[in-house]
Amino acid sequence: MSKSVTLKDVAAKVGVTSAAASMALAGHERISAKTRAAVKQAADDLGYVPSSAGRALRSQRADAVALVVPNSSAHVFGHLYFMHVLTGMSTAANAHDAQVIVSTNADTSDGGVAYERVMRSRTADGAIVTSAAIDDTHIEALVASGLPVVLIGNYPHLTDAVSVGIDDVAATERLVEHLVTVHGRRRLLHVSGTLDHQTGIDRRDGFLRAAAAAGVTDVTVVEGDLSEASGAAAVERLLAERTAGESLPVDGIVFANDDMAVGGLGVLRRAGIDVPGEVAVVGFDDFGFARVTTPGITTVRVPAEEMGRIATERLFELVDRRPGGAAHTELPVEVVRRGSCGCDPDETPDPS
Amino acid sequence: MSKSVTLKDVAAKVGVTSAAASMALAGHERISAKTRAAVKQAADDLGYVPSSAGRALRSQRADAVALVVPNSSAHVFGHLYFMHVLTGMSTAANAHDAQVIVSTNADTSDGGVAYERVMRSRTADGAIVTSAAIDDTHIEALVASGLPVVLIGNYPHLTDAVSVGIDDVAATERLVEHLVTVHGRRRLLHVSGTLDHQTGIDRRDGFLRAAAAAGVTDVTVVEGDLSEASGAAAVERLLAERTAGESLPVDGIVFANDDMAVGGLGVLRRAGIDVPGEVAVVGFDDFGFARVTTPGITTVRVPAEEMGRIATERLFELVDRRPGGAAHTELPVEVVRRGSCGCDPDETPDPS
DNA sequence: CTGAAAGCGCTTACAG
DNA sequence: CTGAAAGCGCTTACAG
Repeated sequence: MSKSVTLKDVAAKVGVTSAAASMALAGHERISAKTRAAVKQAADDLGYVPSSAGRALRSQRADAVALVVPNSSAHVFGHLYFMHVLTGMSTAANAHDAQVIVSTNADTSDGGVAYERVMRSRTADGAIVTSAAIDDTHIEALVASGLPVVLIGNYPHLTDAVSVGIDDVAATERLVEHLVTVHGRRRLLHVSGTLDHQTGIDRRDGFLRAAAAAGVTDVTVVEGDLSEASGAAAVERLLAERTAGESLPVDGIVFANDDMAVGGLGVLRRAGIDVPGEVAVVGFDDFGFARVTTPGITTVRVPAEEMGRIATERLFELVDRRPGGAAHTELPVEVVRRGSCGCDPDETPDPS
Repeated sequence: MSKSVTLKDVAAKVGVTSAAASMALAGHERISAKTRAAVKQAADDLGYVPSSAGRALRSQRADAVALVVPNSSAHVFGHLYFMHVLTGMSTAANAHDAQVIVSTNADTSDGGVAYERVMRSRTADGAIVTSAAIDDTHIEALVASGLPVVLIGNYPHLTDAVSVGIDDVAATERLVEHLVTVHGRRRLLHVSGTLDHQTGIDRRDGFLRAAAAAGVTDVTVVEGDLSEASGAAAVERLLAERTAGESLPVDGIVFANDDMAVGGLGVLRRAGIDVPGEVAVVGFDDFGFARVTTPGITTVRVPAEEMGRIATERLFELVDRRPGGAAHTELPVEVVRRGSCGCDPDETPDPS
């Protein structure tokens, strides 16, 4: 492993001080054009790349942002959602010549939390936090500390937080309206996400509000945990309730995400129940699964990549202390109609 | 934003030099037990976290590893494969108190390549490279530079490289044998991956070898690009060849990955062709899609998370200059039988 | 045994 | 205008 080239090596080659070489590389006017060119040439020749540690120590800036994955969503790590967020972050970070650090939240021995160390050690200049539980006190502390943090999602109780998200209530309302208005469903089940996350609450509330608004009163809510297994379990309980030969007690199921919808759909299929004939099914997310099942799952496309990108741009505003916009940025969302709700999957997309 | 606490602050609180405080925190014997305790207490009280830049500069070690995503696989970023690798990396990195950096390969202006800068700037102590094309000269240069790099996959031409992978040839052979022996298929099509990647070549070779060994001579290979669309396109061409009323020219399709199998399966389903009755289908990867289609796709499970974890452990060996094991680590692979090959999906798993 | 300097690589603020 | 010191935060090697 070759010893790495420092500014001093570049400076020596040209015969100037490393301070001058630094300024030359920065294109500083006080260094003559001739010297600047010579230094740049020497840097190229030697393959000089500035030491990030040296630069970070001097400039008090790491040129890196971290993606924080809280413990509470450890089971979701390994999910395409994070990959989309990461892709968006990378785009924005590359534009700022910054690195992206992925910080899973292994608790550290001294009672601290990994991502707090990342911030305090200045390994990253700021963090993007996603999928945090409502009662996650570490996140609250992080936001309160004034370190640059942007949350993805809605955190109504964290009034100081800068965040980027979608309107889960309205999106779920659109799904329910569609089921009721277009497909005439009147007996609805909602399999919610975990209710210690705001998305779980919001999607449930959207379901309830839209049902009420449409005059649908035969309405049930059961809590799931966003996993395929919990979606399957919810449907299995539904089947168990039904006495033999009887039809299902519901004609539409609104799952709070696609994973649960996939689990539920599998159980329905194996039980020989016609989807959407007997029961219509809708999900939420559209990170991939919803497209490949049979029938395809009607869902709401969450713009995760864009959320990651915009959150990161807002984060750089915070880091650079530039005037930020509103505290919360809300992104539009699209309903994607597939076969599971009763729409013709080959029809033109959502005009609603 | 509160000014961050330095070692000097901790030292001042206790009334020792920062050098002494440093040693105390490190548990060095030459500092009295009493002072050590006092320094640790003060550090806790002040919320001291060592500056990563200061430490990195002094110790010439970043305590970070990078995951490199080459340009050639930019379209695969946003794929669960990377998330699995990342999860494995995080596990290993956490055990070493190291950060994980994700480096997408935006070309930098000066002709260099992003991940090379990451290495040369010492932002990371080493890198994991995955999905590199065979003729990727940047990767070759990186390996040749002697910087700590571990490759995921097989790179027979990079004889100096440390790598972790699976036996794609043997795994594909098992799939083909299964189709021929158990399900009696004799007219086989292989939709390969891109042939500028070793996995593309190896899986194709495995297909060809197993077919030859089984005496199957009605064999076709078409090149795909691992995308759902290219799998669909391959099957569409197959349908177009067939004159009306005639049966398909093949009775088994071996896709080089699940994404293409999903695309192909969709086309077959929409054309009203029975899978596995008329054509059996198998894929490769098992990152999720194969489990949720109807029928489920018989495939080979690639242990991506384990590959990421082991590659990272090997990388730390390199970084620490510890005696490494063999240059290449080969991980075992499992065939997962689902409905698309003709097996009963609810049967017990693969004993072959 | 212990105190405090030196230096990792960088860039800016200062002295001349 | 330009040369070179100072100092970011840390830890080890050295001097006493």
